[in-house]
Amino acid sequence: MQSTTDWSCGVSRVMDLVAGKWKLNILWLIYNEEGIRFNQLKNRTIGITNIMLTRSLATLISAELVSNNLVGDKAPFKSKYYLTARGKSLVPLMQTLNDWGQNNL
Amino acid sequence: MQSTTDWSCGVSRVMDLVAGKWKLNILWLIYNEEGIRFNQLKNRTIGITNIMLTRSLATLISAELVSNNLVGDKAPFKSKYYLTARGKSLVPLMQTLNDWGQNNL
DNA sequence: CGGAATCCCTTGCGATACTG
DNA sequence: CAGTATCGCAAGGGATTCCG
Repeated sequence: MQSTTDWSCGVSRVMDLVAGKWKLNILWLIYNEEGIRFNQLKNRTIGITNIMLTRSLATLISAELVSNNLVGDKAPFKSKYYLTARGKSLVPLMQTLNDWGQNNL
Repeated sequence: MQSTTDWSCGVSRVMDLVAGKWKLNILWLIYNEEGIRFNQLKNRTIGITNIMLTRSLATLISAELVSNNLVGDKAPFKSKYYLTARGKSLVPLMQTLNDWGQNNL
């Protein structure tokens, strides 16, 4: 077993990456529909507002879990979101979280 | 695949259980030393204060992830902490978190 | 030894309105 | 369509002090 200090440090950093009210939900939606659009994400994330979706996406992009592809230089824009390789690597973790919830909630 | 709504609901509730700066670290320490004492937890959780350890433990106990066994009715007290069955069921999840951190941070 | 009480600061979250 | 600007509330986190 590794030292407790190493363990808690790594786990805390992982938690920081995905902490927040919306981030895991958004990651999951993008995983299920690569290239999903901003308004699609908004409509499928019950209760989220523009500003929270914008902020959450910005955080995910800066964490290199999500990438953005903006097409067009004038309205109507077409912005598509994808998981990066790093983002995709989180999928098993998200499924583990979901499994625990199914079995223990 | 289950519906996105069900997924996000379950995952959010799991995250709520373990969210916070100290809770997973504390769970891990108790897992590694059943019956660990308050001051042992404090000394092994770098930077935590009395009040934060008290609050975190109270939250974990009310979530039925940790149980407390207080011995004695006057100072010096001996308070011991244990994982409940529910708390132990989180161990694979914590290890998955740690594994992801080792591979991706 | 194992806490609790109080006060305070920072951060996250969100309502509303506006824009290229 | 895909955001941004502003303002404000509430919750989380923490320093300090005190206690049975």
